[in-house]
Amino acid sequence: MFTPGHRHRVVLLAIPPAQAIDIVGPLEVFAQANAQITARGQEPPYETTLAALAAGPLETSSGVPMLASHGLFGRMPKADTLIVSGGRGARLSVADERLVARLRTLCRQVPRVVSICTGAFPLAATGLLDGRRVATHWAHCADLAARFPALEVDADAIFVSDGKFHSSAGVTAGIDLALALVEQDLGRDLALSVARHLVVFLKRPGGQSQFSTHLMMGAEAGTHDADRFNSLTAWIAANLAEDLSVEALAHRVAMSPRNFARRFRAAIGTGPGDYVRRLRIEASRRMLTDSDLPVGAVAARCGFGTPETMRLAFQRHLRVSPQEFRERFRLPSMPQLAS
DNA sequence: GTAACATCCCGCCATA
DNA sequence: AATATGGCGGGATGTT
Repeated sequence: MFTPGHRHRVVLLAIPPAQAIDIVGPLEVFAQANAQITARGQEPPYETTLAALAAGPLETSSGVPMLASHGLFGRMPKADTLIVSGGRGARLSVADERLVARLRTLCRQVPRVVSICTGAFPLAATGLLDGRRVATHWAHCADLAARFPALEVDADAIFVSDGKFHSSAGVTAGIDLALALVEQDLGRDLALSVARHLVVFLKRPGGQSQFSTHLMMGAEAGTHDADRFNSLTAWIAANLAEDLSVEALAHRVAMSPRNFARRFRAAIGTGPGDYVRRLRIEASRRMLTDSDLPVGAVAARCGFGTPETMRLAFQRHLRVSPQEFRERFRLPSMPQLAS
């Protein structure tokens, strides 16, 4: 349990090969929370450690290896909260007896255990989740339920708490989850403040941000327009195949196109056209790796007029073709789910 | 790769 | 007087 005044030790547990973004995101959230508290003249509440449970690469979303981990089979730092991140490594690790046993021991020692996305897989393998409600990435819900029938997999939930175990669907990286924890520990105001600062951080790297476009929007909650745009951006994300031109969107929220574009940029941080494009790329990226739909179908579903348009968008923003992207990120030796 | 075409989006200014 | 809105022009960017 989080107790004010005491340093709360958070251990972020990666299982390579893992996406570095799932790790950097949460780390930055806790760091920001510390910074905010420190600015008030108090002691920083979190002490964050990154640990890897196995040897292997941590890579960026675009597949570029960032750093190799040597693994931590030996001593593990004491933790108050253990976060198990998801990714390919997490899904593949269920077959690794030694790793699972190690994780089981760790979980028994830690009062709060959290899984991000497919981090639920190795946790489930420990058997500690038997009989508990669990959430995971939507594309892997059925797989999780099939592999571990003793679990009660909640396919709709974004965040599920059962006892000391918490799991998140984590469609958008671990940042959301880290923010949720900070909110739990330190209150909504601080979490929002962290989120707002994070937006600044997220924008700084420039270029194609790998972070959830959705989150950038959510982080702005609290400003006037955010309320107005909240439902709109949610609708956009759910209806990518619709007409999402500035004109159409402006009409939806009963504004003139000019004013809509201006207010949108002020509230969200990027223009509506750019926002929609990013969301489409993000959605198709996920669909390419998580489904078997032909490229043309993915393009159509994500709102690209033609497959060629999607190809160009990928080339411009990700430097690879959709085909290439799929081939590189398709999960090896994991059964694909029919969808 | 190029060309024609469409859309976006920002500065500027009148208007409310 | 100060601020928010809406229309217009056109260069930049994206689409076909």
